[in-house]
Amino acid sequence: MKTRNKHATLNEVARAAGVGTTTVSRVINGGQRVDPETMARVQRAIETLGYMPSQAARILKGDRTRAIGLVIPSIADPFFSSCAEAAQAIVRANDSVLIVLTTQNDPKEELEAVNMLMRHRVDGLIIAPCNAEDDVLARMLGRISTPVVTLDRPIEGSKIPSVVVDNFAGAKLATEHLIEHGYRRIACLTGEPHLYTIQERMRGYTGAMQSAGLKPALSVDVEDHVSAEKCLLNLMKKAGSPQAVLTLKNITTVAVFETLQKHGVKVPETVALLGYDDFQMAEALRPSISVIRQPIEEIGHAAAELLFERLLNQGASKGGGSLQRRQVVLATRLVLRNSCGCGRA
Amino acid sequence: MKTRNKHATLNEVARAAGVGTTTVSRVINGGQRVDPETMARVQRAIETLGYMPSQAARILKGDRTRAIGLVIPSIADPFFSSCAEAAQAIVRANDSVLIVLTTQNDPKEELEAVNMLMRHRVDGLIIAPCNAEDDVLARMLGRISTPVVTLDRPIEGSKIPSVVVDNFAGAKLATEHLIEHGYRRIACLTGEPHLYTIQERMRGYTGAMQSAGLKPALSVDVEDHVSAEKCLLNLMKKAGSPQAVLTLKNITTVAVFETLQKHGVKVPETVALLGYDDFQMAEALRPSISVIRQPIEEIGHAAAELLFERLLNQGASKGGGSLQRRQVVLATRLVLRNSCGCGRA
DNA sequence: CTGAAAGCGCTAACAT
DNA sequence: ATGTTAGCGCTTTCAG
Repeated sequence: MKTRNKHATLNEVARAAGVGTTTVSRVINGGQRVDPETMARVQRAIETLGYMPSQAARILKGDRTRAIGLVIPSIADPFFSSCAEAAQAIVRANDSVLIVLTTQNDPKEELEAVNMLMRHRVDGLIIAPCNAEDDVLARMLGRISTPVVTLDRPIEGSKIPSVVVDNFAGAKLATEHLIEHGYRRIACLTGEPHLYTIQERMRGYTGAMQSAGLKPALSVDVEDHVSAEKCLLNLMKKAGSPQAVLTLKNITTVAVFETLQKHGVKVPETVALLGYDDFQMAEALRPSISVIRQPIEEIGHAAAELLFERLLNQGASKGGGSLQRRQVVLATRLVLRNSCGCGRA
Repeated sequence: MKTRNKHATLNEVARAAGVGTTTVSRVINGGQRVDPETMARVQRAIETLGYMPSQAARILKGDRTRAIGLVIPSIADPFFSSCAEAAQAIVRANDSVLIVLTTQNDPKEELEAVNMLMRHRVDGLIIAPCNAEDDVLARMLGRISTPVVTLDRPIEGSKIPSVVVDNFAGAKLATEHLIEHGYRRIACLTGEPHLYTIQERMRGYTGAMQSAGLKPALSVDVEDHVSAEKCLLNLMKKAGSPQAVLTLKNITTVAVFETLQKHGVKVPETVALLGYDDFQMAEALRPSISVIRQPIEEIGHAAAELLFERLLNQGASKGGGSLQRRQVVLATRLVLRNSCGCGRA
């Protein structure tokens, strides 16, 4: 048996090297004030025993956990996985690890996730709340001393710093662009209307329509191919069938596009299409799909940066407690391709 | 100041409830052998103080970490993010958390990631090794007592259990299908030829070609639009320009398809296309892209299950030590759409 | 049913 | 330059 069943301890290393524990501790923490020779001996012992300091013991001693919690609806979702990737990079750069927990947009899971993370005493928390009005969550986050930053969605009525995208402006911009194309009957399709981001986008759409004296036409349950087909068929049947469709989330965009294709509806000639959120193939499709693009990586990046900023400041301005309620709002960009009617010059 | 700066401790709860620490410990661990009344009092104290047991202290006492490490090249990659999602579900079901570390396929980062996770004393490790022949990693993993399972890629010459896909068979199947279509000049394009999975696929392609008496034509540096364009232009210029292209990874597939479209090459009439690995838009593109589909979720799922199986068995068959060198190989599926020439009946 | 006390691995005074 | 020692918060015998 070569592999030890139990981990080697600092104490064992000390004995093996014939020194005291302090010396070993010094060595593994940079080796200040240690005789080079002693240091070498200790390092040999460490090597031999395969010693690795126990994070748990350090934590218990009051050190930071060097772990950051990330709570998101799903890792498989490209939006959140990109956020996670960006956040992870920052976390690693700060010599910490990322613990990722997913909620499937279930507030209960979310609460549990936060709980679990608190038990692990993560140094900080990045969370994309399921529900902007979740009082239970807000109260729980208010109680803890761990720095928290929300991602993509704020928690209303709380002073928790957040990094969000200007969903309202994005959808407004999209709608206005469609209007400029001359379309009058512009339908808006989406799913998950209970989400904060979607609501903001719906407001943006509705606002832009009303400002232009047009009548909004919103369908909020288009979540897949089946519902897209049903909704579209329904829409096209009527007299005032839409000249353009604005979709507020990725899956909806794709579902609508595929349905349109399947039924031989010409895009953008018969019906123009503009989607919220860019996706990998938007460029490759024929016609290519015009979209509102969010600065996804930047969201994760900014959230993590903001968190560490707070982590460090917290240590510094101990007494001050100047609640720096930062609210980062990132802008979206209209990416014009063909599906909206552009580029047919 | 309402929020405590320091976390409440079990001791504080005990004092607040007027009981001993043992009793509090019993309460938070299920409350066996505790007077209901005492229990209620303790719980009230816990509530009031917002007490949460410190995982670190528990670990130090010898408990499991309830953390599993996942080391993958990237979270943003749809393949790995789906694996991660599936793994996460299993991990959560086992009352643990997932710590995700990414390597960007850099062996150095990888080593560091494993190191970090060991310091955190994760109960188990799931890793998609950058390099199948990395001796340093193999040795390091051999040294530690923590159960490890590899994902998508094995570590050669080690007895570490792994969950992989039958890449060879998949690529072989794909090539054979193309051959059945009657294509004789079939080119194979890919990137990252140093990766185990890609190598297996290349073997599958080459094998199938040779078995059919055809001459393999492999390009191993097609990684983006630029390289795809260059490669394709080069290929088409020649006399024996390919009738079909097999792409061995997602990005290559997309790049090749877009390039083909851009240059007005008819797919599949002029050049047929078959890709390894399915992707969201493959169905929606015109023509829709035929692909080899991997059971992605299952990989993550199986890896996590395998890991916990070992974790539990390890506890049980302490003395036995029957090294159950399990090697799970998952099958791929050929998804026929239009780009290969199918469906034009 | 309950409490006192030991000790998990480590760091940080405080000696020497 | 190096060793001694007291805990960090928790679980767990072992006695009541």
